[in-house]
Amino acid sequence: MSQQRHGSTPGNAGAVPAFPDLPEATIARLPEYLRALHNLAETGSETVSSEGLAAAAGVNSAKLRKDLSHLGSYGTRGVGYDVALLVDQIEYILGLDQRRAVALVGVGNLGHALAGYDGFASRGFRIVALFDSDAEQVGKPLGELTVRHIDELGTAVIEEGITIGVIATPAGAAQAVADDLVAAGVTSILNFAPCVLSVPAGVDVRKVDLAIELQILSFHEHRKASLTAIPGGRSAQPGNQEAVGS
Amino acid sequence: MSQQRHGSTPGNAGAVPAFPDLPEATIARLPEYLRALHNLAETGSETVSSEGLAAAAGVNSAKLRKDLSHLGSYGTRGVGYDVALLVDQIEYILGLDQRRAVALVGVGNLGHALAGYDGFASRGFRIVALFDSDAEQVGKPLGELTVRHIDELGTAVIEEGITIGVIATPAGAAQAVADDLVAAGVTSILNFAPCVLSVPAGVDVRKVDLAIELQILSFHEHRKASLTAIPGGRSAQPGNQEAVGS
DNA sequence: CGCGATTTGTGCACGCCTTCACAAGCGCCT
DNA sequence: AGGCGCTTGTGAAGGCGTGCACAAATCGCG
Repeated sequence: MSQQRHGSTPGNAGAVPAFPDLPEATIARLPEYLRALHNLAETGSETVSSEGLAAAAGVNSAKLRKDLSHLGSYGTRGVGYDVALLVDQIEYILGLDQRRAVALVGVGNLGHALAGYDGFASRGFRIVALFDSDAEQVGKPLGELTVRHIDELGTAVIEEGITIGVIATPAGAAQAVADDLVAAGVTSILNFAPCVLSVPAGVDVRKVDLAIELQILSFHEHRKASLTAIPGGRSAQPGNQEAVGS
Repeated sequence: MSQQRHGSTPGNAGAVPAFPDLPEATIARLPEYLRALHNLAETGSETVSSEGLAAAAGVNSAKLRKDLSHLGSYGTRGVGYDVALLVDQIEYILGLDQRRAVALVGVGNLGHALAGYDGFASRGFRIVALFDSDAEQVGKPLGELTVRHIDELGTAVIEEGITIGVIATPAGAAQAVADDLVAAGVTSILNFAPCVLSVPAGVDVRKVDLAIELQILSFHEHRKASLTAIPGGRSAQPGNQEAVGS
């Protein structure tokens, strides 16, 4: 630790220090820390302890300290972490100081909501282009953008400097869209379609499946109901399945 | 993620179909397997090998076999798994044979999309009630439902048998909504608001934060860019990356 | 100036999950 | 009927992540 001189030069987005290879689990939590830090900053806090930040982010304080230590953290023993400094640090690590350009493909039900979701804009992203394959949608205005045909994706990616693509199409179209995105040079994809995407190495795909989250909750409901099934209740189920054999 | 309590209660009388306490990681993958199995069933496949199903679900075949073995699996050596049987098994485990009733709170931008998302209906859920605290929204029709005021939540939960609540409100309102849901008897919550929810033990919370997913992708983009920091990239960056000092 | 209170950073142990590799089981073909 | 090939189910090993507990470091105060 403390081997890397961080200029922490504000306003300079180009100084590239050694890139710590953070554990995936840590990376997945950094955005949560960042959000909590923004909240703290708004309330005027100058510093925050690991305990306080951990509570705000909903994690264990030891875990938080270890996470922050991985990115060569800037805490002061006996005091805590400097909120503003930590915000800059995490935003830099996450590459959010560039306000990345995002392309959204599929302006159906979900796509509409995503296009209008201000949570993207407020957290480091700009949706700069909307695409659809449906001729009826093409040309329609949506917010400040106009829906373009997916054939224009290649040129748009270059012109707008797009690095991330969001797929909000039906499952059947998702793979083709992914192929188009990859061909256009996009190397990160956020997939809302309920299907598995096949992409070449070097392209990152993250999947968000709304129904899956509900199904996981459903499992826990089912489990909870089966544990409290003694006082006969509504858990009368059609016995379509027998007890597990074995 | 949320606080998790492990049942593993000892004296589970044999009446209830033994509920295998599956690893969380396995549970999270079951919905994916289920989706892949439905696809296979549509193509007319009677059976599928672990290799084939694993490919369709985007996982390792050994992992899939171990997952299925946990639920006392129904495979036949030398042949594979019976698709229809496995679908029934997983749907039962996930509690999807009950078509769970879901309440959606917050019919703003995202809520609208969720209310119209047919992926819920097609995968075991019924959104049976919409709520909002905005008087302007209350009374408006949305699909086949009418937006109700959040005060009616308590009665609706009982009347409709709601077990899962979905929060699609701004972050500022989410905790209050969560409290209302818990007070109404809901024991599972899917939270789309970017904030940490505090709920009593026994209530499961899963969180979906769309911006976080993008931020994780952004990190990988940043990392990739820093590794291929060849001068003359698409963004004119001073490529002064130095080797790690350690 | 030194001491105590406070908080970070981290070594270590434990448990979960993944992956490999292989024995056991099943159907088919001869 | 018997052997052979295919596939499942699982024991074991390794890796990763988590959480505890404590040493190190810093500030404030007498």
